[in-house]
This record gives sequence, structure tokens and C-alpha cells, in this order.
Amino acid sequence: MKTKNKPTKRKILADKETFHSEPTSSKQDLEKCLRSRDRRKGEKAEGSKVGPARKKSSSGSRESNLRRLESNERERQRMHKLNNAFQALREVIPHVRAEKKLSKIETLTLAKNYIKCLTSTILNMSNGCLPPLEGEGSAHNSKFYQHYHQQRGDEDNEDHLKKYSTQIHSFREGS
DNA sequence: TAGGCCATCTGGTCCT
DNA sequence: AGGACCAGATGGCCTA
Repeated sequence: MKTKNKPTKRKILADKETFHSEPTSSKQDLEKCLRSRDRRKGEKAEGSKVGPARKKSSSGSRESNLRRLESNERERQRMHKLNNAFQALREVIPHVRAEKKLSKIETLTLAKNYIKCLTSTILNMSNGCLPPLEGEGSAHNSKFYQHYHQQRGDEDNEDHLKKYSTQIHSFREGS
């Protein structure tokens, strides 16, 4: 979990690039990247699972190195976007202490159960006091209801709420 | 110190 | 062809 106080060296570099839009390619950074890349290649060559499936790139060429660095930069940006999306998701999940950052897997699991919980609630409400969805006779006939039952498989409605509140409870204890 | 979580690099594959 | 996406590998940081 990144409740870390000190950012890593790599993170510092990435943050610089991300927030100040500085390209990676100061000469020193570039050299660092290339050295690290070479080191990894060497380690892999010595004996790894990846082995011969990996094509040998014509790594001597300056051009391909540059392409690689550009590709790394794009990948970094992509991962930053993904992380922003995770953060946005964290912020809309209720009942979680703000000071404890949820891990990615916790965020996804909690969000899933929260959605299921909300869906159950909506269905229960629509049985009782809401007008039927999509103008059909009863909520049970609505496409929404049918879709929900297709998706949820054999899980019990009550289970969603239980799972959700159990998770919330355990996260709270853990923090 | 081990284990969890993460950021980054990397090469392969898919898509436009 | 080039970019997006993906998954494996690696190493750093943090906590129990």
C-alpha cells in the first residue's frame, strides 16, 4: 500500500515527468534507464522463465532505445491514468476511513460488493414503493430485474449486504 | 526479516 | 506502422 512517506527514486522521477511535463530524456536519466535496462537483460539471459520466447531486439541502435523510452513513458502515463481511476473509485466508496488508503484489490472487491448491495436495495425499494421500472407491470418483470438476476447467479440477496459490511468491518479493524 | 503492495521496465499481442 | 493493452519480472518501501 502506498501510504508510504518517502517516494521511491523512480516515483520521484515519474512524478516530475507527470506533473511538470518534463520529458524523461535528460541525458543522465536516459543513461540511467539504459543501464538499468541492460542490467535486466543480463539477468534474464542468465536464466529466466521468459527465455527464448523473447525476441532479441537490435538493442545497439540508438533509435530503438529511444523508441523504448518513449514507450516506457506512455506506459507510465497509462498506469498513472489507471491509478487516478482507482483513486476516484476509492473516493466514492463510503464508510472507509480516509486515513487508510485502500489497496487496489480492496478497492475493487469493496466496490463490487457495494454495487451489489445498492442494487439489492434498489430492487427491494422498487418492490415496495417505487413505480415499476420501464413501465412494465411489476418490478419482477422489468429488464433491470431480469438482468440483475442473470448477473448475480446463485448468490443470495442478503449476502451482498453481509459481505459488504463484513469487509467494511475488517478494513476498519485493520486500520 | 518475510510478506504485501506498489511503480516501473519490458516484450508480446491486439487494434486502428 | 505505431500506439494501447497486457502480463511477467524486478526491486523498493512499509509493516507486523
